[in-house]
Amino acid sequence: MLFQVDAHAAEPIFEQIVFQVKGGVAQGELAAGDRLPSVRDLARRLSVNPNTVIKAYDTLHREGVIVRRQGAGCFVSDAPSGLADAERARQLDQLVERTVTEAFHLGFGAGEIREAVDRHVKSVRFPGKNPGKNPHKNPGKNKNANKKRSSA
Amino acid sequence: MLFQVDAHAAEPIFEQIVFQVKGGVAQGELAAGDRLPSVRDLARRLSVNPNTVIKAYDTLHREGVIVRRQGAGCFVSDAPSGLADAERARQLDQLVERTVTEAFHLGFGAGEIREAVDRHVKSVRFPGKNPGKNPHKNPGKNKNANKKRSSA
DNA sequence: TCAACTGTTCTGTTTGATATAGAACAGTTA
DNA sequence: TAACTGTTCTATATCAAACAGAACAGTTGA
Repeated sequence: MLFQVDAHAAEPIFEQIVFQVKGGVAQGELAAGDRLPSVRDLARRLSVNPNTVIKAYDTLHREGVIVRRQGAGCFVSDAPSGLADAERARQLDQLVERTVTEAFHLGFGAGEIREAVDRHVKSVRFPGKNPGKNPHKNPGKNKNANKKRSSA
Repeated sequence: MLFQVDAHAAEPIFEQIVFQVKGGVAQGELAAGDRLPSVRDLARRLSVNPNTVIKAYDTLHREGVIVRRQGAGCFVSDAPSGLADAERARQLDQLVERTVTEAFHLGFGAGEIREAVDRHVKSVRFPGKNPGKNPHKNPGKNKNANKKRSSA
């Protein structure tokens, strides 16, 4: 998986990393058990301080997206959210309210908003759905994802 | 309209104000031409520095949500976004990608995401749609919104 | 006209988050 | 055991957010 960050963007670097990992998992580019680049490796590749990568991985770990094994590396988790249902519902509501409100002020109508959501929902690899029809993840490409030290 | 902010929230105070105004407009609680509270009044009510309110109003003005008339006040604008179509599309895409990805990691499926979007889309007062069926905005409540100095 | 409101624009200061640099310690793997 | 992993410190620089206070300028209505 290819990482890239923009040091001049409004979004903090560590959050850019967090979202790229989340996006990779959602798109099926990263699967449960896959190993992330090591802290030092990713920091070198992005020309960024290792502490910044650590902060990103901390966030991903806190949200249950990855698990960390000292000495071994960080791996994509397969466990679900872990939050209480009420909290999950609250967060979804807040996310969607935000997006719909902003879309409204961008001048989009109900139909256009629903279309955009549909488009993105279809690109996501939900668990137990559409096995093997995702454009990413060349079959066999990840055969040694847990063996080698690092991958793209 | 009722404003409230949380000084301890992760979101900056000025952004909370911005979103509440945007939400008010989207929900039909604020209509084009309505006057916002004055900078000093809102600052006093929220126990917040006037400069913070100014920053919020600056943002709303920059995004075309309000217009400002020195000595008179700030008013809800009726002009559309003003951004180029390509930029509007780009921003919508980014918003929706973000929300769908986060919803995925919260453990929600395609159906639940679409439902949440539907629910919020229906609560929004799109221009030229559903005249007068919105639960907010008691008819006649705003009869002097442009005459009095300040309102809730 | 004038008082009382409005927005606008300064100059500061404090605080916290972001990101950097560098070092050291601890577990894993081949 | 060597070379990698994650982990945990300290310290520093920079910037955004929010605060405090003052002053200037336009609008409104009595």
